[in-house]
Amino acid sequence: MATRSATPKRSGVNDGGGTPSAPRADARALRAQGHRTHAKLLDAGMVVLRDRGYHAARVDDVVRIADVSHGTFYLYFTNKEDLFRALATQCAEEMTSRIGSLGVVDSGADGLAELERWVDGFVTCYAEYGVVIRAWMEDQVSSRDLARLGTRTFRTVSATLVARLAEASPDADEGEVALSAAALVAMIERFTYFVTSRGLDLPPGEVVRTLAALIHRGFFHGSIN
Amino acid sequence: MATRSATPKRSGVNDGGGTPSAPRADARALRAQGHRTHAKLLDAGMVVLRDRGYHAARVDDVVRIADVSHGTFYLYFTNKEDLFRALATQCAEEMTSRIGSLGVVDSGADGLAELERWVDGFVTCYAEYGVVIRAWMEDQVSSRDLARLGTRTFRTVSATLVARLAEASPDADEGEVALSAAALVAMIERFTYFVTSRGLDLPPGEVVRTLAALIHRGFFHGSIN
Amino acid sequence: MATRSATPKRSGVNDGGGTPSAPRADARALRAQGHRTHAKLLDAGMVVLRDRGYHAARVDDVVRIADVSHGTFYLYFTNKEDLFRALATQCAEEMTSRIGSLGVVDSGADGLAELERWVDGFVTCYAEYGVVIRAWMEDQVSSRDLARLGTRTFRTVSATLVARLAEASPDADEGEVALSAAALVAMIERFTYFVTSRGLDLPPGEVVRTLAALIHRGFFHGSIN
Amino acid sequence: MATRSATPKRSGVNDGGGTPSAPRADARALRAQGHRTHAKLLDAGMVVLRDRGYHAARVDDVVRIADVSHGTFYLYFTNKEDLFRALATQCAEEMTSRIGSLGVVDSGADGLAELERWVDGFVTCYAEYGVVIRAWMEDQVSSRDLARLGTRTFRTVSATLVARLAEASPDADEGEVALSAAALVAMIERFTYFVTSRGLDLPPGEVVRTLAALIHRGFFHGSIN
DNA sequence: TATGAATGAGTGTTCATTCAT
DNA sequence: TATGAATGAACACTCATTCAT
Repeated sequence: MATRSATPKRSGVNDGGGTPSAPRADARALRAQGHRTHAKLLDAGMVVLRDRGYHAARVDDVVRIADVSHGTFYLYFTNKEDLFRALATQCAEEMTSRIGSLGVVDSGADGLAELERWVDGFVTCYAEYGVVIRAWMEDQVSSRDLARLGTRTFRTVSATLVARLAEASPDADEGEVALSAAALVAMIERFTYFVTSRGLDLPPGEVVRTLAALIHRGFFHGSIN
Repeated sequence: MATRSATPKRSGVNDGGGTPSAPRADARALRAQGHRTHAKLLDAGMVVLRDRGYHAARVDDVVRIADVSHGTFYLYFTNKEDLFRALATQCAEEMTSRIGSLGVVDSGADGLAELERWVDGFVTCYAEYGVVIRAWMEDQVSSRDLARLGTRTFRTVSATLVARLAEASPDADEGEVALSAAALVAMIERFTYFVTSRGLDLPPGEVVRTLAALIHRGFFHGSIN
Repeated sequence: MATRSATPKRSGVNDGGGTPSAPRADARALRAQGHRTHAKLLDAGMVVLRDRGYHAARVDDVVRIADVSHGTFYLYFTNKEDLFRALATQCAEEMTSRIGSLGVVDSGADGLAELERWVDGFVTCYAEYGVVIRAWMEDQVSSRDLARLGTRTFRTVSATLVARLAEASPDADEGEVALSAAALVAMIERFTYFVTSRGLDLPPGEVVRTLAALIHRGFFHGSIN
Repeated sequence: MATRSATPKRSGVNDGGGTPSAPRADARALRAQGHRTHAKLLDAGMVVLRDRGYHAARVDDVVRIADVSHGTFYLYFTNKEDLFRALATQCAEEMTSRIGSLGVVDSGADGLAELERWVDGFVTCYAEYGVVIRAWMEDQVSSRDLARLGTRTFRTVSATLVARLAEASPDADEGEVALSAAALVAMIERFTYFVTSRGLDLPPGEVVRTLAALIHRGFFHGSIN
């Protein structure tokens, strides 16, 4: 797959802590070569994460796949976790841009279509960043700030739903709507996970349609067949 | 919490590796003292699993909490995994007995009540065995047979739903019902997880009522307000 | 096989060292029951030694086969090694009695016959105590006195050969004869080992005849066919 | 002793167990430093093997003697056994090259001289690789392929003898010759062992002369004095 | 900018031996 | 006389991280 976001922005979240810890891997002016290596490591990290999962991911694997030495890895990332942070940041950006907004969802065909667009965005993100998303949902991340990044991202996604759910069920109070949104996100994520990563094979298009229909009917009073 | 099922049934799955020398942790006739230690280890295992998660669980922690020596651990379990298998078996039994059946769910108050009973069973199991259930759902288990135990358990639970969903939506074809059931299970599990193990404070009774209502309305044409 | 020498004589070799070390497992007046247990342990020890070899022999295996508890083992033997010492003592006795003497070996049929008798004695001992003999020959024994017992036993066996070899080659000096005897013992032991414990299938009677003929011809100027 | 064969050829036999993650000790391009360490480990392995024997050899000892860390060991060998495999391979090569061939052995002085050359080769190998050879002869090796390597090596050595023994005793049938060869190898190995590793001290040159004379007379109708 | 080499704390598991009952 | 239970030192192996070149 393509190499995206090869800019080493050094996740920015944690750097505020006391001593300016590591002198290396810091925001450095990278030349073409450096950019290439950085990108290779990010991509390799993605591959390893996908293949081995968050906990079983080894720096060894990453550098082998990226075809660089161990030393080089620590030239670009202070930590194993730092690599994951970078990946997570990519993921958060993509999710926000793809499913950070949701148009009005009425009970008719238009509402269903809008829902399908949104669900499709989610499923697409999942295909790429499934492991990261899961690490968030399953609270596997070890560091505080990585967890916070996840929480924030999901709150953003939830918020788009809350607004629409409130419109669809004007009688429901705020708490009820929030819980519905949570349940909805939960359902979408797990369902996509089952279909994507486990045996439940179902053509990708079908996944989106099925999920959207389910949500439309169950949460938006949808009445399409 | 109480000590349950202190009988060391030693799941019988013989590892089959190398010379079978002396099977330490094999089915032994235990006396009172032995039962106590076995139970202490199971309980400690549960605690460690809860605190550290499946992957980060260390035998070290287990024996420290159970207040026994390292050697003692391997007197009762052949493996770290063997302990988890025992825990998982307990979980599977409890789930099957508690939510292995679901009465007819009509669209009225009776249906909602039955649903609440069922959801309550799930939430109760989750309070006790959440980590195990999550390990299954998140496919964290490393061994074949542990994974199979999970699959089987969840199929049992799903099956109870499929039957009722089919009754509630006679027009839906088999595949649609299966997918709905999957989505339903996914939603219940994740929702309970969020509420139980993450910040989403909600009184336990409320969780059950909320979930049941959501399901009743969304999946069983429920019409209670 | 039968239980031999069930009398717990506590190998006698090491007891002379300083403090009367272990208060248990000492020469005790055993009743019938005790004798039985002691014998069971000896037999089990033999079995384990045969099956697992000297180094891989585990107390665990011994007590399991003898069907007694760990504690009981240490009631009869101070050590794992102590059990081996007892076994080795048995072996030394049997070897001394069976092949502690060798008649005149002339170059004719009578010489060959006498040689066959002697070799048969060795092979018989080997069938029973092979592991012990090998442990001696291969210097696997960890303790000083166990090694000494082996050395002494083999010196006894060697001595019977030296006398006869000297008669057969009157011209050879003392050193030459000693070396020949050593080479002879070496050959017999290894050859028997190969045939007995490794793939070299050969009917037991044939082993004896072959070895005797080889020795007769090579070391005693034998001229039978 | 000198450092030989520092090239890490990593015997190629893939263990095949579990996920192949990152094969640490795999064929890596070594630089001078790496070669040095690899050689240090091989040498240390030899020392430990000699001092402690095959079973009692500890990785701990090896790294202490080689003066490297534990981790470093596993950078060069996948296993404790892998180190032994490397040593055994060295041994097999040396034996094959030194005693893989034996010229015609007549009953005169020339035959004796050729025999002495051959025996000297064996004794030399033994001085260096005694422990490995013994591990083979005594069947102490745990792994299948290590054992096979030993069998093959000894078959090669045996074969050189079989050919000559057949010439020397044209009347003997095939089976007899094979058994004689086996007995011969057995004798040579054990004799050398006794002399080399146990108390029987005898000047090295004398060992060779004695053994060769013994064999010449006993197996090749030798008639020198 | 990159690399091969080295490290060492940490982790699961084994096993001879002791002890209270 | 016997037992079930417990112990803890010992050992093989892993892996994130550092460093000299």
